Amino acid sequence: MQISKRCSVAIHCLICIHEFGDLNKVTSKQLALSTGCNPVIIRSIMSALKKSDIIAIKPGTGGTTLCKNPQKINLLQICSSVEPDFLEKLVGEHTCASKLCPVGRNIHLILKKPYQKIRDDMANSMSNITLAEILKDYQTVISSQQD
Amino acid sequence: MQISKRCSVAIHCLICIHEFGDLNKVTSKQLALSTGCNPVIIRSIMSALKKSDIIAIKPGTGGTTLCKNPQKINLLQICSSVEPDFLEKLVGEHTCASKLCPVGRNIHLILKKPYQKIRDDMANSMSNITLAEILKDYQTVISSQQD
DNA sequence: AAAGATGTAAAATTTAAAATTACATTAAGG
DNA sequence: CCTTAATGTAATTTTAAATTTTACATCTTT
Repeated sequence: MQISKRCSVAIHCLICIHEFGDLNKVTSKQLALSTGCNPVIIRSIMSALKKSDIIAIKPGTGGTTLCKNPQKINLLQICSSVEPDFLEKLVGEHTCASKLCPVGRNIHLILKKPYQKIRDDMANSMSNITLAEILKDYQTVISSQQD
Repeated sequence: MQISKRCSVAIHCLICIHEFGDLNKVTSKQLALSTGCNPVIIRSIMSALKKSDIIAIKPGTGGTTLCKNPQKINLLQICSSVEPDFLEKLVGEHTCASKLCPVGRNIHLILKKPYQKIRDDMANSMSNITLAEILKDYQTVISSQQD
């Protein structure tokens, strides 16, 4: 039923990893400070991104790096990594409709097609936004602030 | 952050009103039974649809009718009626990012463009689904069950 | 083996949605 | 003109979901 904060936090972390990862070791503690959320949340998000082969985490000693070209990373991948069933939850349905009413009996079936269309369009929209674009926008913003 | 059950319930009610409204008076009590949710919720949803000129409610004595051609009613209208800020809430953002980090300081601004694109695409997708299509699907399902 | 990191389960807290309660208002019918 | 059956809406309670916290296991370099 929603795209939670996890997706925004994931993007935030990916920017940090791309920008700072080359020079410094990026840890979950640092990302927790930067994002303002709990290190455990960060680790669960990082763990999900790792499972999707978006980042690599150096075990034991820590540190995180991107393991794909940012042009190959899009918002659909990020969001479905950190929130696997977000497309299912995107549209909420009432589940206690009356079986005695012909509409109530069939409403779930009737909503299936339009709601799937919305999910497909959403997936398509998100897959067209890449991390590369977001990084470019970040760099534009940063350089304008250094004047 | 989500498209709540209210939208699904609204569609359910609109189907009932279209199918049964000509012969019978459709009241919030009946819609509550059919949808399985509380009459007060139904009235708040009906009230929202009325404000958007999607339905007309006969005051005092009750009864509800569509006041537009179903081809002119789409999911965007329905959803934004019953949940005015659903597009804003569609994507969640973390709000406690650190001002000390250049990413944290700017993350809200950076996410603005991609998230607005997602909202616009979503709005477009939903505006292409009309109540007329849904009514047609309903009638197909119903007639197949009468064999 | 010690230090500093990740991995993850489980409980507690917070937040948002939905349901309920209560009561005011409206209009037709007797 | 008063009763009835309906809508309108504010305020509270309940429920459900997301987030945070706590706790502890594991892993790797030094």
